Amino acid sequence: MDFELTLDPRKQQILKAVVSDYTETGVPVGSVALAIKHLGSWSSATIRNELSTLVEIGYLLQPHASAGRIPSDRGYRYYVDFLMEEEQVSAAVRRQVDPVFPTRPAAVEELLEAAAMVLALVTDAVSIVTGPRALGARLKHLDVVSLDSEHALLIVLLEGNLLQQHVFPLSVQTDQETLSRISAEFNRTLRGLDPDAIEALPPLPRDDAATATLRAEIVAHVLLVMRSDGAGEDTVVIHDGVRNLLRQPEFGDVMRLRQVLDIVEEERALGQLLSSLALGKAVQGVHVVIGAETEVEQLRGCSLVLTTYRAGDAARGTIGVLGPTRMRYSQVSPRVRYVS
Amino acid sequence: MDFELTLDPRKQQILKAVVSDYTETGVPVGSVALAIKHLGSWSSATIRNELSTLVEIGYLLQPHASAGRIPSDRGYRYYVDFLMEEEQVSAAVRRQVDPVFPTRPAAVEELLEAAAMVLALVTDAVSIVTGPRALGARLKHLDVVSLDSEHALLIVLLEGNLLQQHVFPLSVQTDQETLSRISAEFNRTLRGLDPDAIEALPPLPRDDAATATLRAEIVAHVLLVMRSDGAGEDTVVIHDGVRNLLRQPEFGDVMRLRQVLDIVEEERALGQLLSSLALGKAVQGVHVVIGAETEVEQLRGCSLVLTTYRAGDAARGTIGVLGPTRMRYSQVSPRVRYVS
DNA sequence: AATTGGCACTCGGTGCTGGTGAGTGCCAAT
DNA sequence: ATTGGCACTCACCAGCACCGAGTGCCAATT
Repeated sequence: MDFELTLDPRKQQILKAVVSDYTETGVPVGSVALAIKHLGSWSSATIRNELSTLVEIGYLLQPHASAGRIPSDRGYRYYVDFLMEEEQVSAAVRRQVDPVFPTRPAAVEELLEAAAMVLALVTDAVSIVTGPRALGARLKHLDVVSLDSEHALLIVLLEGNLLQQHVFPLSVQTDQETLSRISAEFNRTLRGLDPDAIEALPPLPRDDAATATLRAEIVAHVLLVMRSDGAGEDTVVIHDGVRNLLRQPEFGDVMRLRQVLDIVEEERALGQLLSSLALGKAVQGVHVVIGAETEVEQLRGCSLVLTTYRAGDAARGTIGVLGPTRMRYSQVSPRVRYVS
Repeated sequence: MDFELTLDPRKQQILKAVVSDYTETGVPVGSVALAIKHLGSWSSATIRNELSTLVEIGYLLQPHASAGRIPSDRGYRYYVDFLMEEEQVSAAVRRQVDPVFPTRPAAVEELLEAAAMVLALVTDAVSIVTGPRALGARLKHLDVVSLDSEHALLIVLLEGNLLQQHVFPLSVQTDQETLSRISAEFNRTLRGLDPDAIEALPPLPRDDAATATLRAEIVAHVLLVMRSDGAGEDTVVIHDGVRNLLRQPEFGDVMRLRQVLDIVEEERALGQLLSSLALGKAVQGVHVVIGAETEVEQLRGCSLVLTTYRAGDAARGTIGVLGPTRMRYSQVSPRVRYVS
């Protein structure tokens, strides 16, 4: 295990060839195949020598003593960092993706669902989309509807057309008239403010006691909605395309698949995992997490290709795919970026 | 193939024993096992005779010439219709289910998601929940928010706290003030009306032309929202618990699983399937659809246990589970009912 | 006439064996 | 430093015998 970070050009070429061959076929790749298909300029014996040093320094693995080589996590890492050439997103793919997103966005929820669907379609992996976290987003509109004498429904529309609903108890009996009046007023005074600004506003002095309480309660819940959204707890996590995994031979074994599904369907864990991975890194660009780098035991052998998307000014969420480590990174990455 | 509908008591008892043994073990059940475990009063030879007549008349199947018997679709049908004794929902299960549903319902969406989650948990199968179809539900509240000079967001709250959002184009330039005024007015005049009643209302005469157009457009979209919801097209379909299927030996073969997942993840098809199945039958009660009865080729070997739930007065949706035909119907049915 | 014990037969599952071929490691020649 | 050659390794596969659970049938019993 030698930790030199730079490989000589021939090793690079060989590594690249191994990765691309293996991702295509899923079968450990041998020296002769390499010599014929990719690297005519050297003989299989030369390549064999290089391969064995690549194994020694940890970029390749040998499933068993007399088999071909497959890339190790480190090999993949080197590949995506230095060797990969991203493919163009083909016109055919664009034609699949574009019509899903109408020019005028409708409900954010549906949009995310559609995004998950189409992303799964074009990447042949499991797509994962987390709801936008509207940390510090500004208020666009609010509305309070009386449900019964003790509860009301608070409807909050944030920047980026993020619609939130929240049922809360009223300590003061009141009627719809009053609630409508108050919310109309709030709509005038609070529009375009972010939570901090709302909190900083001085209370209006001229109210009677009951109305003042109401106001305070409503504002409190507005703030709650605007902020809790970013807490990561109840962020929506949508996934789609599990069936795609079934096409991959590495999930021919049902146990492997179960481990992965346990993660994917455990929304809470998944959400936390994603945010920790996505936020830990640079904000911009597509981010590839390979195999054990997820630090989740069950995801060994899987990789994530993630990026963030923006909805409006402050709202952003994570979108990406989960697939076998043997993934067409050169194709998946740009497609993820395109959809986002 | 003899179509007598009534079996003599001993055949009933044997069929019942076969079903319950097979659902437990997943292995074709043989005459000796039956004699020992369930039916001490007859010898294995007697049971063998009965078994072979049960095969003849189509209630049982024999995977191969010298194997045990498994129930056929017809056998399962007879079992759930006449033989099954539903088990009590155990206290342990209640303790899992109850806390998921707060006494005061919050957002319907979240509620459904929670229901799907817990149903998958307690039935060990894939749960499927379709959004409520609020056909003819009454209007509770509406709100129109200006997005830009040409589009507005319509927020509609229906009976049962069903919140709908809908972006639509405005043909007349206007401002938030006007929209708010109009929606406030609509809230007074339209509250509690169902779509037919709204349509029947005479237009208010005293408007200027621009406002009249606005009003008409808004009402049109309100009606659209209130009705499109029932169209079945874009009904939400939530599913959870795919991983449960992986525990079942019948899905050890990945191909089988793929066929099923193709159905489950194809939300549109699934929604239509469910509604056609659920609505075709009596409105009340739990409804079991066995194997080929679904008339969907890919679902051979699977069964559905479905029922409808109510949210508010007019809104109802479908909730149920999809599992292998070899399912614990006696346990699943009451649990589905309980959750609903 | 229904039930039962006995017995030969069937057939999927398991484990062993030997053959095959892709692929390696190493060495001597270039 | 590269290459051709060659012996060796090892997963994969087909063939085979064996085992045992389970059946079908028949003759004996109730």
